[in-house]
Amino acid sequence: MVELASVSIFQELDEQSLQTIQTAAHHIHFGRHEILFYQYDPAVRLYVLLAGRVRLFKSSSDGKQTSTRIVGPSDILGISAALPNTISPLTGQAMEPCDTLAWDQTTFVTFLQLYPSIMNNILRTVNERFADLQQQYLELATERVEQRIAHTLLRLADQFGRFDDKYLHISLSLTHRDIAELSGTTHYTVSRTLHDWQEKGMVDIQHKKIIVFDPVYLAEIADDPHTS
Amino acid sequence: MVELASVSIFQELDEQSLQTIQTAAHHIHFGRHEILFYQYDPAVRLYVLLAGRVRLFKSSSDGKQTSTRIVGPSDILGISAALPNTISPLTGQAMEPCDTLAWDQTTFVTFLQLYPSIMNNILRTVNERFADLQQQYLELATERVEQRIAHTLLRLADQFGRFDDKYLHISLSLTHRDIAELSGTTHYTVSRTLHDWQEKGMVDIQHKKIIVFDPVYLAEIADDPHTS
DNA sequence: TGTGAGGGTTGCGCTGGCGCAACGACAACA
DNA sequence: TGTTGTCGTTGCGCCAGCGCAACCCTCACA
Repeated sequence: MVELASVSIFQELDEQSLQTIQTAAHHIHFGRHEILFYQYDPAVRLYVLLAGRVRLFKSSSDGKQTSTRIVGPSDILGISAALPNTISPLTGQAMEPCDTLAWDQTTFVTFLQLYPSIMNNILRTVNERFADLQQQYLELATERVEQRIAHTLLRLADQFGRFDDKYLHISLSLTHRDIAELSGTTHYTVSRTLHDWQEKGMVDIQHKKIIVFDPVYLAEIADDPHTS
Repeated sequence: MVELASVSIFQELDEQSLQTIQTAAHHIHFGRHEILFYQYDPAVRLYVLLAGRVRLFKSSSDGKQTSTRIVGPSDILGISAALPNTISPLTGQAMEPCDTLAWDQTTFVTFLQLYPSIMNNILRTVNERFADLQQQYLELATERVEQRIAHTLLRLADQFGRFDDKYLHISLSLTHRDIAELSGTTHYTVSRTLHDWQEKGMVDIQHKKIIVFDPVYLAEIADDPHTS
């Protein structure tokens, strides 16, 4: 389980203050596929994810979806709620059972006034995610599909990867559709691409797990503008 | 010329404080095509644009560019500089001669501590731009080129448009390449698309000006997933 | 006044990747 | 145990849009 002290936005707070903040939080559990907050709904709660994964996505009026980020333990969610009267631009959905700490907006805003360093850290977090999205936007606009899928896997590896028996393991229960939405393509293309890579012995896709045998080659694909 | 009081991040400050902030600023002028800050350089200055337009763009290692936003008078620029030790994720380039007020990071950070409301407003601004980019990302991932170009024009109209002689005028000196980079396509396709629209009497593209005769039809194209 | 660079146009051919359709496998549910 | 929904796979056809090439025009600058 995650300690509040390890959460980025609460850095620099003493034990006492962390205690105060913690006791003001609601513990909320979400089952698989449950929604934490809906795109277009007022952002009224800010969450810290203690356990599980949450998929952030946006859908268009005709039902198409894009996902920009998957959030893991000790990350924060629903940041828009730090500002009064904002609409959540994304939907957050539990990919697995999730435990969260949640604060109502009014509660959280008082903490912001009490501990100004939190505000600083939130801005830093938003700024990082903004920069990440700018990078993804650039990739979507300029790279071929195969490169984008490679970049998606590398990003996931960076966030959720571990080295076990000298190979890079990404323990995430992702459907091809999930990967497609993270890469800006279709699940057909993801299927074909992963199949190719598997034949080349570069990755192995198992249920609930991706094993990358050759991260270096993957990075080469990600940066190679030509057809491989 | 722009008054500091009309700049979004300085709302809620009294005359006295605005005065203090204003006197601490450097006046900096940029000629056409000059660079205010470079992608990958440390973000050390925060700007308020007094006059002119600035194009924000990101380029990839192989020289391709995407532009995510054009900034006009009374907007702020180089927001990352509000946080110490950040790298600018974008390049800012003057599209026309620009007048700015600029603060060094250290100076600005003291103002942030002195007037906490500024921090709040900055977070709000970043959050808005973040949400805008999420929208653009969705469009890039799911819409056809013609729709995206229509959305680009509508966004520009929203930001820089005026109604003159009952038509919507966008007074911006944009090349087709600029529009292409804002829409995630090539200047060839922009040329062909605008030509089509011009034939249908929907828009008129003049030097340094775009006139939209039929914004409603443009909005229809933007939302119509099928070929027109 | 000349010139050179950047911007705009358009015919053309090509192809990356979309998306249908059809199928098989698995898992969750009653 | 059967059934239903979700997931993954793959052959196939198609076309939106890319990008080259060649052309023109305009404007900035010397």
